[in-house]
Amino acid sequence: MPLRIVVATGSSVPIYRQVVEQVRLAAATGRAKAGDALPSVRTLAEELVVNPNTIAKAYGELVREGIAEAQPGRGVFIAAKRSVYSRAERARRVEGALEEFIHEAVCLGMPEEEIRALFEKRLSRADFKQGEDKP
Amino acid sequence: MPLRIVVATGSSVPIYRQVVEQVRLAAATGRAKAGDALPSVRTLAEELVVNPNTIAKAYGELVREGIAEAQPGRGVFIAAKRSVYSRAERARRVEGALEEFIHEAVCLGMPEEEIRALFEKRLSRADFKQGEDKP
DNA sequence: GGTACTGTACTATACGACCTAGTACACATC
DNA sequence: GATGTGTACTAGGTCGTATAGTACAGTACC
Repeated sequence: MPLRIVVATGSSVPIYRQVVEQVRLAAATGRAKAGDALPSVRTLAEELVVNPNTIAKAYGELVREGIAEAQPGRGVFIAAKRSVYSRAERARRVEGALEEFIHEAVCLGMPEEEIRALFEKRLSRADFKQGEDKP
Repeated sequence: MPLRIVVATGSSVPIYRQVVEQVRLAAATGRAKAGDALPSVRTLAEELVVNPNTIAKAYGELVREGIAEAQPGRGVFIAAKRSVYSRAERARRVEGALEEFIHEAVCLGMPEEEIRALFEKRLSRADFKQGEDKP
């Protein structure tokens, strides 16, 4: 099974972005291992009832980010050396989302302890290692 | 001084959204108190060198969210009874941003302890009560 | 070589969100 | 009445997203 990808066409987030995020998550959690092949541009496009260009755009972004590697004529594969961001680089990329979260919570008048509780609750549900198909 | 609002025209986030966020934050931190008048649509538009419709859209959203109240012919004012969301309602609105943050962190392979450290560090910098003009 | 697949590049078109421009109306204040 | 207020409407521009179609180079297999 070459990695199941699904998208919500009605969502406000672009289709190509959804594809990028899913592959990124699969690669990060280990559900997709280095060397695994992604569905071909045309195959996935047909499966999702979406234009091949949209998938090509998503794959292009994955290659640009270092998550995947394209081998022209063969296909696109999960990159070998898992984009090793430094601690600082990783923190920099995550900080935007963190800022957004804290800002939203503070704006709504959520007390500090409640923010912490919500955070801890969600963190305990996160899977950091191997991903399973049926959570 | 009727609440200073600034926007970055070059930003990717829409102008009207920036206005909404700034008023929302000012109201939440107490920098703008209940009954305080917002700049008039035309005044703020001229000040920011922006179309009045853009400001009207932002104010409309603030009224819809309950942060402000419009008095036709008089102006727009910070709402009296600070949109008192229930705990559940508040949590529901914040969860999206939290989800995004955790997802981003996990995707980049950030270990649990580092996520927690980053979160605690940022939380300690958040001001939950009175806001000052020069932080 | 021939066929079938792969990724990639390009143009053209359509749609929606955002923003601008201009006008108009109802209301409040003086 | 004059002025300032919020609101509503139409029209147009820009930009990102997605579609449609075509074309080309590389790889794999018979």
